[in-house]
Amino acid sequence: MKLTSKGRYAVMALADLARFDNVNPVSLRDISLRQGISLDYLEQIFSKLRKKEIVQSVRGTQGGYVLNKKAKEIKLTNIFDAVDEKVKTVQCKKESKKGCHGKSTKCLTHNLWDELENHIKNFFEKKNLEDLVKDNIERRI
Amino acid sequence: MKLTSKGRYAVMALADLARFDNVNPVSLRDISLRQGISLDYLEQIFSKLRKKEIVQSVRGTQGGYVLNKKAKEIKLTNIFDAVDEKVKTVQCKKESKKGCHGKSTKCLTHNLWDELENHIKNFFEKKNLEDLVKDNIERRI
DNA sequence: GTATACTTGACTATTTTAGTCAGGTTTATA
DNA sequence: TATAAACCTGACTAAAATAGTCAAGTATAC
Ligand code: FES
Ligand code: FES
Repeated sequence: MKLTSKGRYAVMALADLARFDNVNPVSLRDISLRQGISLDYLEQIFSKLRKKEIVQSVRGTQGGYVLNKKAKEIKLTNIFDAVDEKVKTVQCKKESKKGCHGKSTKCLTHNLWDELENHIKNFFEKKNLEDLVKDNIERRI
Repeated sequence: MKLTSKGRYAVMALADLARFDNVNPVSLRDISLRQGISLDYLEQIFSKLRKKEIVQSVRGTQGGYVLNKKAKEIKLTNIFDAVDEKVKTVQCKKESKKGCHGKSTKCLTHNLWDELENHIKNFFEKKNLEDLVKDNIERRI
């Protein structure tokens, strides 16, 4: 089980944005340089973040992106949802009554994976962007 | 972030083994049929489980596998370790002082991912095979 | 001696990931 | 108004990981 770059970069970029967000928008170019993430890839990611109203864009020279909500109101859950970073532990469709390989009952481990999924999602639900910025200020990174 | 089949099947197969484990060894063929997992794939998995002394093999006719410890003593952590199902959230090498892309400091999100990793590993550390069997007996699956 | 079942290693199709690339459009500012 | 900075979009692709398959054994109960 591992975190993909898409989710990791989305959070990393937003952490950067939240830190430098004051009056002026932050350009993807700056984020790209500071965080070492490909500009083209960032554009894909921010396109999704904008569609889900996590950031706002400002076009033209001196343009860039601004947070659309307060950092405290942006949970990791929201970020991951926006970029389609899924947490998938069960193999079956959860809503369906069928089990793993189309079997008629849920498999021996179904409940276990479901618990695991909740456990992980719980973490994402509790953390928000502000936590992240604070943590970095405290440690002076 | 998702669980791979290797880890999922390993736990599934061991749950099956733990349930039917009494005096006689359980053959992979039986597990394969009951759980709908390819026999060849199970063999790969059990080879690793055996090397890590989670199961014991009995060769020949009426052979199969037996748990090498009590179900209660087999934690999910042990199972995942055995089959190399890794939990990888950070991108950098944790021990190294370098950050994500070989940078000299850890990135803005490093601590966050590290917390997440601990959160997940904590779950695996708390669950053992006996929990799983009990859960299934209670629900009569 | 033969069928059952473990043992091992190599091989491969498919899918996912992590981007790149090309071609736009918008707008501040000189 | 020209120009460059920066957003915007969709298509494409190399590389890696995954989820197996396949082949050729060896051991042992009966
Ligand atoms: S994971 Fe849901 S039935 Fe197996
Ligand atoms: S995840 Fe460790 S430095 Fe970025």
